[in-house]
Amino acid sequence: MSMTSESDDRMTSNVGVDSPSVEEACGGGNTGGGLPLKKGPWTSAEDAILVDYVTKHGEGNWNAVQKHSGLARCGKSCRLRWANHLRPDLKKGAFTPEEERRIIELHAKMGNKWARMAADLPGRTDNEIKNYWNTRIKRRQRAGLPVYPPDICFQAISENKQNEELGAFSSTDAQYPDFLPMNNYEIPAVEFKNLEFNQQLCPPPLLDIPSGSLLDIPARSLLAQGLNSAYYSRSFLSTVHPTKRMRGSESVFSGLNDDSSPLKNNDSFPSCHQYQNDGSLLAQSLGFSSSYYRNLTSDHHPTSLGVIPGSHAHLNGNSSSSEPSRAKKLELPSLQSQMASWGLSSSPLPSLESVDTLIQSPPTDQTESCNLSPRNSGLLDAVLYEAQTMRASKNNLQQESSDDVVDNSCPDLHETGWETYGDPISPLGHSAASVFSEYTPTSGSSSEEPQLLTMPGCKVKQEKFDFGPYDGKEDASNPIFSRPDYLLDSNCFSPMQNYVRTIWR
DNA sequence: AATATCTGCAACCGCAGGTCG
DNA sequence: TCGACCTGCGGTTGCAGATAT
Repeated sequence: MSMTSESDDRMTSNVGVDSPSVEEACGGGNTGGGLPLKKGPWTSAEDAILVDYVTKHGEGNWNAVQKHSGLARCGKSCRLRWANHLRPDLKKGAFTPEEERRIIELHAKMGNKWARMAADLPGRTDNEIKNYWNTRIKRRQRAGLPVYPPDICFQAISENKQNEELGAFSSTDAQYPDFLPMNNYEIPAVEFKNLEFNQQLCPPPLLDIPSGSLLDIPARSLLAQGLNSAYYSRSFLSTVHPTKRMRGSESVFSGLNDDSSPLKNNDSFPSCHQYQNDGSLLAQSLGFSSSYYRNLTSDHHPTSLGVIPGSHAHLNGNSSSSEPSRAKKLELPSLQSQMASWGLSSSPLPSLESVDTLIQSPPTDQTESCNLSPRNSGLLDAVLYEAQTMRASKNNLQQESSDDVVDNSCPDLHETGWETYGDPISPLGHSAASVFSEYTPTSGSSSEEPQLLTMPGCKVKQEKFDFGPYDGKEDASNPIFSRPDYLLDSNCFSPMQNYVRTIWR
């Protein structure tokens, strides 16, 4: 859409003149000496004036532009117009595939730092990138697709693995040192700025959250958190009773776990703990979503379609995504406050599990008796935990931790895991079956058509995993990514990554 | 063909941080 | 130190074109 090519007359007639609010928005009441400031689309004549002025005087001092050139535009508007449309070094046209991929990579690392991303994409503006991303997010959310391609998740994992091994910041950190102070315990505020749980990461039946989402959290930050062995050895590999660790959160999530908290109402969330056992949710933690998963859970738990009391929607107390940004910033979501409070305190960093547990599952008898392992969180931390466990599998650590955990060293995870966790009644069980069976190379899921999988006690509709980046053309039906051991085990990482790259492209 | 809905983009808005007097 | 001003950033909105009904 090129406004400048439109009729100037029409534009002029359509565009309202400035108002006091505009003056305020445009930098402190700069009215241009009484000249009413214009709003709305720019005309080609205005563009010409602006280009001419900037050519002669250079960029900057934008209010002077309005003063000296006679443009009835506030300096802010001039700057925006110049930066986004008139700059000679701007690259026009659609993003190239390379640029698109770069954007995704950058977003995985930075989050919504559009200006930073623009600096890394010559000729592109932050606005352009932002629009692109938002459009892409919407599109993929509608399609129930993950936002981050798996290989980018792997990339982030890989970088953090390197961090872990080298004990130093990755090159990425060096590249963006100011906003990636990612050490073992420090969580950049930006990472959780928009920490809202989204259907991509949490089962929609459990959480009804407005847009703006965990998707905005850079994948890298999620991943980075969990990849520190020291952290895991301290807080995950320990067999702290979940309820005890829960209490650690209670102090912060005050009111959430008190006796009146609906979170304790187990009846509201049947089999919730099983979500945490479910590989599909693990996959979702990495953005590997399954629309089938959602459908299933929706079908099976119609009563939980609303907002969970105590879920982030409530924690936040800021359910409207259109709330003024200031309110968002001043009134941190509880989770964010939690994150901030963790900081470098001497206490072990509460895991995402805590968050997840709070949101997804009330402490139940079953969870108390069985879920001694963070794997049960079902979120990224669980993936990472399992990876750590895999590394330590030679020592059989995981078996010591709990009788209820999946033996990840078992090469037949899709069977063992299924039998162990696949509650034939639980939608999670179904989901897990779907995931694991799809993983099975011999599952015969090559067909484009959804398949019915007969599992012990249940019938599972097999749905294709679509990791297609933008057009959904790729055949990425193999949910191998959901396997934490494959995600993180260094022995299989590279071929896995190659595989993912292959199917993603 | 008319209307409704969706989509993408340009521009606006409010805020924060920096600079300067 | 304080306030005014400037600049930049990220979120949001409004509109025109595209697509669906």
